[in-house]
Parts: sequence; structure tokens; C-alpha cells
Amino acid sequence: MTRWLDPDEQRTWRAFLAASRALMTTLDRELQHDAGMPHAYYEILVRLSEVPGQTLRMSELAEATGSSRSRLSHAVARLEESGWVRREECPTDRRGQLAVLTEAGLAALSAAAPGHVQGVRQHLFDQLSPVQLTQLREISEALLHHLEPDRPTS
Amino acid sequence: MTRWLDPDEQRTWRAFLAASRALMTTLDRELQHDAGMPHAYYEILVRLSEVPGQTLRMSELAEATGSSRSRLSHAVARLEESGWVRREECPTDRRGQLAVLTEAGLAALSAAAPGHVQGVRQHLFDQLSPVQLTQLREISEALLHHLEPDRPTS
DNA sequence: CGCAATTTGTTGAGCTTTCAATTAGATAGG
DNA sequence: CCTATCTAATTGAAAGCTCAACAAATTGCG
Repeated sequence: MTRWLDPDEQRTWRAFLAASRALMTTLDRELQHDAGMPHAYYEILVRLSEVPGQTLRMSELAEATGSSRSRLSHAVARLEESGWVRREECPTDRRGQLAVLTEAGLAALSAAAPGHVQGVRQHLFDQLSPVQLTQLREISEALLHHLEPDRPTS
Repeated sequence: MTRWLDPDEQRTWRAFLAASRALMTTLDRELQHDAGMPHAYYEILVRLSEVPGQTLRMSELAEATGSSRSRLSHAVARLEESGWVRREECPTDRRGQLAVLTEAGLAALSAAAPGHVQGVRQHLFDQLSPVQLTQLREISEALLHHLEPDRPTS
């Protein structure tokens, strides 16, 4: 007894799917082209840059960026090779690792940020009315509220 | 002279980012687990199932699924291995290839669809009011209208 | 205390995606 | 007709992601 999507729902779902995919791939491509990093890596640098000491536990960083631990491990390994992040032992928990934004990482972020923000403006904010932006925020937060609770940590 | 995002914009952008990512990874995981295919492949089967003859040119299929030609080539190769799609020569253009949904492909799609639709309902439609769904459709279509025109075909 | 259960983070394999290069066929202008 | 240009689709390599398995440290509880 599946309740299928009616034509209206179908249209909504497909528009959302296509729009979010198009937006993401566009921003990802721009960032890769202009700054040599995918959007996921940019986000890691951003989160680190915002906290005191530019340092976060791996698990907190995974949480903040909405990525799995595994993905984050691989990503930080890559960022470490680039010299943008370094790892340190966690003083309070010997299992823990701290990811620390380096000088070079901050520089790379500073270089990438203006272009990226411009892209976000151009492709998102400039296309919607202030009212729509409020609606989008409320919609997104409702979805998040539902999805966040049980996110796998693998 | 970068115009940075103000706190409100920041909140909107991050909520949207987190929500669309969480929704996608959730649906992708569900589909992979229950039906053994990623969401992108499911979409290919859906598009093929909807057209007369269950057949589309590779380029049309790429367009319909919003994927690059390269990605589609790889994906169809994979789907062919699974026996869910087969390729045929295009009669009117010798460069062309037709992707055709097989019986087995239709069966796999039919098996996957109910669970997937339920997921979409649960994680998207059930979380938003009718008004919000209309808003989301309009927002998505506005974004699409802007992004669609120049999508790379590489 | 002592041991089971949980948490943290990593690893490697396999799969998907991207990018740039390439082949082959169609098309338009002179 | 013939050549330059464009379009269709594929390819391989490099990169990123997912999943399951794992090691090490911590926690909770009898």
C-alpha cells in the first residue's frame, strides 16, 4: 500500500533535488577551480577558523561539518598533506586527536573565501526574495530538526 | 570589497547546506541498503521507465538526471553490468547511443520504489506544512531557473 | 577492582565522481 | 566537395566517499 507522490509532490521533490544538486555542484566546481579544494574541505577549514585556538577534536569537527568520522579522517589526512591542518594529541583523552588549522590553512581559506561567498550570493541569495530566504531557513531548520537526531557516526 | 554574509544569511545558508546534505545522505544510504543502488542510479532507472519504449539517448538521459556525460557513461556501464540497462545503437545518428531499461531493471526499480517513496515522505513531506511545500517548490524552481542555463556538459 | 560495553579515531577496499583527453560522426561555409 | 568546427559519447587516472573491520582508550557497573 504505497502512497505514491502526486503530480504536485513529484514536481516539488524533483525541483528540490535538481536545484540543490545544481547549486552544490556549481559551488564545488568553482571552489575546486579557484582554490584547489572541494567544498567539503573548505567547510572543515571554516569550522576550524571559527573556534578559539583554531582547534577541534576530530569528533567535534565531524559533527560540525556533518560528515562521518571516516570521511573526516580521510579529509584531514589530505588537508595535512596540503599543510593546511595539522594533528595534535588530545591532552585529556588519549584516544583523541585535535585538528589544528595552520597558518597556511588560514591563508588558503582567506584566499578562497571572497570568491566562494560571491558564488553563494550569486547563485542563492541574489535569486530569492527576503521573504523566500526566511522561508528557506525555516524549511531547512525543520528538516534538520528531524534528520539531525539519528545521524550515523561511522 | 567582499560583501560577507551577515549572521542571518549565514544561518540560512548553513541550515540549507546541512539539511540538503543530511536528506541526501539519508536517502542514499536507505536506497543503497534496501535496493543495492545509489540514488543517482535509481534516478536513471526512473527516467528511463517514464518514457515510451523505456529508451533515451545518453545525452537526453544526462540532461534529465542532471549529470555530466562522463558520469552517465560510467553509471550506465555499471547498470549494464547489473543487467538493469542495455545499450543500443542510435538509428538516426551514428555517434549516438540509446540506453534501454531492461525487464530486470524495471523489476529492480519496482522493488526499490515503495521503500524510497516512503523515505522521501518521511524525511521531507511529513516534516513540512502544505504551505512550506509550495514555498519550497517556488524557491527550488527559482534557483533552477538561474542555474540550469549554463550547466557544463563535460 | 575488574571486565564488559562504549567511544574515538583510523584503515583499506571498493565504488562513484570529476577532469581532461580522445575518438568518431555530423554540420556549416566557402 | 572539403575542411574547420562542433557535438556525442567514452576512457583512464586521480580524487573523494562509504562501509565494515579494527585497535586503543575510557566508562559504567556489579
